[in-house]
Amino acid sequence: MPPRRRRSPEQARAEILEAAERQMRAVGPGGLRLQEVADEAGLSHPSILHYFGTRRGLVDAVVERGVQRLEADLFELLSQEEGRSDTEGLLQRVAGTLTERGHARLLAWLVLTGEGEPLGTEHTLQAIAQAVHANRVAAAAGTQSPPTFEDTVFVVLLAGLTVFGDALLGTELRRSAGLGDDASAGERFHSWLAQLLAAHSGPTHD
Amino acid sequence: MPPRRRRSPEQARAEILEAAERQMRAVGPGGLRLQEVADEAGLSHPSILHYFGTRRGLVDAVVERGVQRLEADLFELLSQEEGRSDTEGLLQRVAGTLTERGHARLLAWLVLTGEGEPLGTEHTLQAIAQAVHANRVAAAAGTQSPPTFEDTVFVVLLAGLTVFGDALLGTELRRSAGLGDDASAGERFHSWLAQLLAAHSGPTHD
DNA sequence: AACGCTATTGACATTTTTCTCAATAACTTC
DNA sequence: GAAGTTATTGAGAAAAATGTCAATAGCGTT
Repeated sequence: MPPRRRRSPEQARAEILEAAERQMRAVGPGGLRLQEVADEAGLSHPSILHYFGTRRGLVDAVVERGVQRLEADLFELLSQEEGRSDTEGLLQRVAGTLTERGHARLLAWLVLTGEGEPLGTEHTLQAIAQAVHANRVAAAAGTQSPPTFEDTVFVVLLAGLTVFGDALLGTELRRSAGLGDDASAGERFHSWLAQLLAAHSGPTHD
Repeated sequence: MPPRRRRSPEQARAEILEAAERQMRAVGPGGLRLQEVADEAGLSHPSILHYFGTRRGLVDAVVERGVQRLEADLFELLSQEEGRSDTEGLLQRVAGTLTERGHARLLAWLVLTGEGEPLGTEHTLQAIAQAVHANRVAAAAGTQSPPTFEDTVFVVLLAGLTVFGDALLGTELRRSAGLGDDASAGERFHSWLAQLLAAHSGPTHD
């Protein structure tokens, strides 16, 4: 065993959370093992209990931080988008963060296990929908009848579902569809979807 | 304790599988507990081990049966659809079975846990895409340039992702979007999506 | 360089869950 | 209704995981 390392409490908490989150993305809240987290964080499991009281406490902390990160990442992406209307790029980027930062998996675990009831995600989508709607109405100014708000909500919902589902089992589905694990297939799909949405927003609709 | 019931081996296997599948939909492969399954099936846990050898054996059996059922249900729905082109109804029905029969949750568990590697789902989507493509080409006969096969694959992919994602976290997302847990919102969304797809298939496209 | 504070841990108790096995009791057959 | 077959189970071993605690050892301070 390597010599002890003595960290500041904050540092220790942070390192433990980091390791725990990796672990949790892989095996879920139910599969989390103190010993494994301890090994990965490079300390002993009683230390974890020292900082988080109980296994459950650790799980809760990871979940809370995860949800916060998800929201932060989302808002950052969306605010960078402000104004320009690069749907394709946006989809690509959202899909990217959802996969790479593990948000999709974490969310899926939470939903499946019924963990994270409050989920913080209270009215996140509503806020997003409102922002998008403002854009769409502005874009349609004068030229045609503006879309209804429900239409916008549905667009956002569709994008959300697709991006989430894609992050979760896009690879599997694409393979099952005979597209191999061709990474570019994912991108082409996103382009296609962006065009579909653009076409929907473009021409007048009832 | 109620008096013992002596079933035929087949019957016993079936009842255990049934209980185990319910359990697994709720808590996933990792959360499955022999004792709980035993209680729900109305027998003692050594009986389960007697029939499936090991906990792992039980999980495998449940997964295998689950995947088979999913495919069977899908093929039945699709073959009933044969010919008519009621996209909206089809989406509604697929979404329905995926939710009610628990396929979506099971699939999600499998993907998350990395269980069911082979997944049986080898080329299911490809087969579906081919069927759908035949329909679309036929429908477009003469009137305009037929869609490419990749376009059809993408349509199927989109429908699949949406329906899956919706079954999994539709309720949550809709609530987060401010639609309440209004059940009819789900139906309106499916109508909307069906129209979107119809509009895509309808007008000529590049 | 000794001291004090406290992060850290080894060792152990407890709890939970899977697995074994010999004994029991339904149901069938003769 | 006695005997045989085998599904079923109680009791308990073994393994795995969480939680407790007194002792240890980094690191800043004097």
